[in-house]
Amino acid sequence: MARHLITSAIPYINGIKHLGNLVGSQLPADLFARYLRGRGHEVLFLCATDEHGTPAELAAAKAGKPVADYCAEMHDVQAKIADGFGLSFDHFGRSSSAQNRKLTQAFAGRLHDQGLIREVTEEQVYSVTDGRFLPDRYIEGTCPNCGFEDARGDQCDNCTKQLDPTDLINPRSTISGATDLEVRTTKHLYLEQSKLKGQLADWIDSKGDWPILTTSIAKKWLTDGDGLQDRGITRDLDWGIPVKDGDKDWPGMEGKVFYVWFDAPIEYIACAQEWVDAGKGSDWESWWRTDKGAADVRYTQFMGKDNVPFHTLSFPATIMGADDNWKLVDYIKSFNYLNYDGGQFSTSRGRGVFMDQALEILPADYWRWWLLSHAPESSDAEFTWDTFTQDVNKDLSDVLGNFVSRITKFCRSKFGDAVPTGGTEGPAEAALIEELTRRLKAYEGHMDAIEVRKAAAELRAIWVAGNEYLQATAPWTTFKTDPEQAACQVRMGLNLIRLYAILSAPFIPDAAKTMLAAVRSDDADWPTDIAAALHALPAGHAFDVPENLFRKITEAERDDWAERFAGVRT
RNA sequence: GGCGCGGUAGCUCAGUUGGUUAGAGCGAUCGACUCAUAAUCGAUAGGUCGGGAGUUCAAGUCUCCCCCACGCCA
Repeated sequence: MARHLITSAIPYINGIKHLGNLVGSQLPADLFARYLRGRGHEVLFLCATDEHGTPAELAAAKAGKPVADYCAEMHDVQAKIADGFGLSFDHFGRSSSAQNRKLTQAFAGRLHDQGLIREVTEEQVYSVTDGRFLPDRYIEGTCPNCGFEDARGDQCDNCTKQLDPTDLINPRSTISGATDLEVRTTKHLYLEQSKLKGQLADWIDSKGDWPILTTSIAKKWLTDGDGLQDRGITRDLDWGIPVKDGDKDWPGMEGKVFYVWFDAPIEYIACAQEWVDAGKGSDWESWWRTDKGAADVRYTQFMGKDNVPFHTLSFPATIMGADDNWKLVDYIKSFNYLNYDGGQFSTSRGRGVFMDQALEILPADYWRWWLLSHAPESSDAEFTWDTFTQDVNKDLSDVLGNFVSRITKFCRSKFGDAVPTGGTEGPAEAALIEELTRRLKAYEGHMDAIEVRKAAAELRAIWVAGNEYLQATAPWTTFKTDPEQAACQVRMGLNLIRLYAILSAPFIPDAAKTMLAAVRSDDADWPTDIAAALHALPAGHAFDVPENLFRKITEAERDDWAERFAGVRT
């Protein structure tokens, strides 16, 4: 038994995520966690909401609520939806937790002690009306380059020229529209990542088994331009973790908070503390401190490609810089984007399917199966209603669901609601066992390597093998001349249901539960021997004929949904 | 403009360190079966492996140039 720490990139608090976000981190992380638990390993699977920063403040203001209340509410909303998708977090924490506040401040203090923090005085745009400094993207004005009137402070959307907020003509605040902007001097802390560049580069170079997407992005940031840049880790905001030097005040930093990207990854650690404080566990340090038991933990992170730089460089720089026995990540699984019907999912324009909507129209397993079997691993992938409907109907309803249906119903009609007795196994059964043994090994190999699509394809082939067996042995024909032999074939088929329940659980946990319940089994141990697993249900063991596992999606539904999710969200 | 990931059968994708007739699933066509959610199983599918040049006895698989899509950065 090994110990596995798994984290999914933590979703930002303002709003409900779409399916592209889901398949890029939380869902494959859950797949991996469920698989490892199924195989008997010790797993700590953590996720949280990322709650600090300007967007949360603005979203709260828009909702007319104090930001802390807004975050608390949205955390519950996201937790409920995550639960709806069967995301099996051991704890779903909050980056605004007391644990994270203390830990983030402690990290800053430690990094300061290690000589990796410097103070930088810089000029930023301040909005008198809003009473706050404005991040670049919250300033708009006329582009000095092309005359476009709604150019943002960081870039002109019309001519794509990169801008500095002070370049804009007639700048205004996008928060209030205020034009009484002025440039003020402010002081911030910078994490001197550049000092760790060599150490980070050596570390990345040692990870030859990481996805090329992960390492290529990391190396690019390490070497691009002047190389890895020092990074500001504080902001002039109200909503965030107050800047402190450990538990001491930080002179000159009064009223400032840590930048959200500094405290968010630290929440991975703090979340383990929250897990303990919530009474779910007893020793978070054995997962995170290499001097306290975490040396033998394998830590795997899941994230979309946009998060890779922070997880390959920024957060490791924090860990390495602290030089205090914190656990570094062992494997980073990153994903490309899932596109929606020829374009991108768009949160702002409500284009595509969002997590809450998805659960409103279909059970979680449908989404889990399709998204995972089409995970954007090697390149961007595409969601279309046509392929979604086709694939789900074929794989889940026809291949798996119908298999369960045909064998249980046939057995009931000929033998009754219990596993039948009699008959002897022959070449067909031996061939089935040989094939499943081979495929199980391949399935495990792909799951161990977190090759999500390949694992899904192998699982599907395992389902197909059951239909092939039934087709080849044809118990409905055998029954006419040799009922005993037909009983043996049916017995095999019923045992396959239990096997499929166990192997499929990481992908489609709800259906797996239904299948296991149908054969009235509570033995969900991962099979080590297929032959033995196919004899787990003895003759005489009662079972139930379940409702159809997966109803089919109709063409009318497909067309209706395609139209409903094409445009502006209501 | 620089960089990154891709561009393989109608669709979605596999293709180890270059080496026999380039693979799978879906769709399509034909056939088998009738237990089952008009489900299943089998067979067939002849794609200049984005384009061009090169290295090699041999390239989808290496080198160079170009084109296209997406993304990151300037």
